[in-house]
Amino acid sequence: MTPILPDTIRPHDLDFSGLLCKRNRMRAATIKDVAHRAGVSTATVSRVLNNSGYFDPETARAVNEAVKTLDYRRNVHWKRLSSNSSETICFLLGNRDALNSMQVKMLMAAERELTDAGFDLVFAPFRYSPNTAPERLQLPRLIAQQGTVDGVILAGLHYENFLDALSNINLPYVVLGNTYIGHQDKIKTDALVYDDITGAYEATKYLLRLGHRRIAFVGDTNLPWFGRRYEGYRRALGENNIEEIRATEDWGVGYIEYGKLAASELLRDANPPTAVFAANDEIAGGVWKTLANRGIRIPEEISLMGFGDREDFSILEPSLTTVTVFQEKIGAELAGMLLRKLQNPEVPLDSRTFPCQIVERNSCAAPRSQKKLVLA
Amino acid sequence: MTPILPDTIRPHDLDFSGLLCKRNRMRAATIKDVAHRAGVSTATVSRVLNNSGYFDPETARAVNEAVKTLDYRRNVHWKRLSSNSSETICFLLGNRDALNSMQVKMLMAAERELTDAGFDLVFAPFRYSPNTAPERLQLPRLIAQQGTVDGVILAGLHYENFLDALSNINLPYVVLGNTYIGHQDKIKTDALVYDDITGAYEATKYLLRLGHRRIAFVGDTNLPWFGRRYEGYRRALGENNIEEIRATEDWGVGYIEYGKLAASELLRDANPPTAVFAANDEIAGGVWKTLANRGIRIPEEISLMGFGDREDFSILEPSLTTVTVFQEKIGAELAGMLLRKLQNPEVPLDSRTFPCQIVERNSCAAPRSQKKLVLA
DNA sequence: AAAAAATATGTAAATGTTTTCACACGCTTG
DNA sequence: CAAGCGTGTGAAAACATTTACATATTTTTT
Repeated sequence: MTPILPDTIRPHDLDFSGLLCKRNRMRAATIKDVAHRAGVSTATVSRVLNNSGYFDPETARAVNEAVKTLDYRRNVHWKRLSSNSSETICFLLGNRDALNSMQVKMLMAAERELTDAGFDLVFAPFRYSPNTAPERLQLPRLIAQQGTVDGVILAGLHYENFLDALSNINLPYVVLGNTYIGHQDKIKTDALVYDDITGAYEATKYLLRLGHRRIAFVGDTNLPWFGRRYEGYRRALGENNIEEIRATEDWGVGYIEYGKLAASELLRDANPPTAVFAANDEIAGGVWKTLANRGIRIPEEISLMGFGDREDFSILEPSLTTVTVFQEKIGAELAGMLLRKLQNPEVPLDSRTFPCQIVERNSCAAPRSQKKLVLA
Repeated sequence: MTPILPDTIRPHDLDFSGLLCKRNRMRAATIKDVAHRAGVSTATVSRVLNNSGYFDPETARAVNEAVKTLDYRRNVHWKRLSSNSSETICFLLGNRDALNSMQVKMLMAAERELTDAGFDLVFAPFRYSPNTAPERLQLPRLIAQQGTVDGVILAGLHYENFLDALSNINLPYVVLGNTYIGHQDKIKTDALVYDDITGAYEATKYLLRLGHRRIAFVGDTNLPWFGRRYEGYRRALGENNIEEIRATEDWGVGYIEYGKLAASELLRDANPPTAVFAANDEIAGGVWKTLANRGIRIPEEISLMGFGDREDFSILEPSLTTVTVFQEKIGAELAGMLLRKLQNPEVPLDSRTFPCQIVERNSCAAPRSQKKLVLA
């Protein structure tokens, strides 16, 4: 018995198994193939598949049979065309060359959430440099091209430069607000932030509780996200009338180098700090390097606290005590917010704050010979 | 003056501003509108927009002018439907929860390459566990669904389980072959490998050249990719008639923990090795932790060599000497191979080998009191 | 000067699905 | 028995875009 085939198929369009091919490549079954196999017209197949209009139950049976044997699946592009959605979300990264383990965690969590909801995740980094004129900034092609994505998650640095453009082309988006705070009033959109002020406050209190009085903050506070952590640090010190310790603000170098330089400077002091609170884990890593080079033991001689809980820094020995921002939760929640927004565009602006939490590991301990303070 | 409009437009298709509408709703400009306005055919517009085939620069000017005034943006889904391609490549990750900095580098490099060629990059992790029955393994929806992606890059672990499925649905793919070697003969596809046998051989020779005679290899050689590095290690030792040193093979733990346990075992020896060659950087990190805990100085007391050049391990102090596999080049080349394959499906199978290179940093030095060997 | 190649453009087919329209058949209603 | 209605079906249009092919013009080569 020869299989039923469309007229347009010629012998060389068939492969050994009788399935349709084209130029020797297997072709996916189309509605036409199904129609032929079921001995009906494409219109009827469409009616059966969409359960619209009239059709004989017996015909439906034949159609479904054909669908099954041919493994027919509706063409994705047609589906997207008729539903006017691409079922795709873009994760916009802050910079082409950077994707650290924190972003990776958010990305993976978001991916899971989106996949479960039937969406795909594309990602696009953009190039940004501070001396690019605003009008020359370009949205990634993928986003600028209408219809390619249904929404955007922004979780990197400098995305504020793209917010207007996104609004202009009317693309729903959600942002991780932390890299943008200080201009928070300008964010007229759904944003998620983690409360790093309180996180830094708690971290500093933790060091105070261990008995430290000379706690240095390392990080350029001109960066808003570090400025906030500095604020928490300062509040904790202020409540206990303890003087702050800072190194030079801005060296114009990367985080790790920054930490190295700052640590060197702090160690030049006749009375160096007994604990260092780094504005992020990368800076903590730099501090670490300098301490290791000088043979200063952590935490026996100096305690070190990071911020961010970047998984890749778990390699340090002893392991780094830090503050986690729950990257997975953030990633999943960003995706969730966007999905809700897509489902119901009229929903009011949504802005939520996630707590941070100290992760006690082994880089912090009581200072050697210093009695504990009575804390406020 | 009335604007030039397609013939098929009737009065009620126009809105107040003379723009086209339909059922009282504003209609977006189509390629036909542009063609009419520019006084050319839709084919020409398409050619100009896609920069394909021949066209007069003057015509192009007119078309672009029309595009601008009509604010025409082409419908992505129609384009994809017509050209029967999604302009999208999938980067298939080895596991839902893992995306290490090596993969990130390849991913970013591939992204750049693909974006430049007009493709988008989606990524999909799959869940894999050794006790999943082969017939229950599922391709990510994104890939299984016809037409969603044009090709796949496989660069993680365990992808061999998906190769048949990809062939069945006739989706072009390229693989990073290193995680699959041992079954290399089974790969009937375009594969790229980095030559880690030679890389490991060179790394071991480097340690020998420094004067080490007691060099331990740490890593489970049952894993094919470690087995190859072991092979290189052994060849270098064999050429110089030096005995190998191994720790227990399989602890059934993660890489870092593995490194820690192996180092502890090696240190129990009355005559411990003067150098350790770890099968990858993560294992090296574990070894590091144990050495650091015991207060053993690197490289003064023990030299440590990694493999892979994972950027996140640059945080170790002193920095880790390792073997780089040129992740960016690999990522870009994987993308390039796939693009070439898409352009010309008939091109013969392409399998190329990339060299590795030692990255001299600070974790290796001459052993303390041992005279240099004369090497073969 | 003829032939060949390169350039520029239009026509029409193809893409996969839904939808509109027309038509047939059989049944009910006046 | 004619008109009308409900049911089932197919042909063809419609959608926006690309692309294969044809044709016309210009330029280059012989």
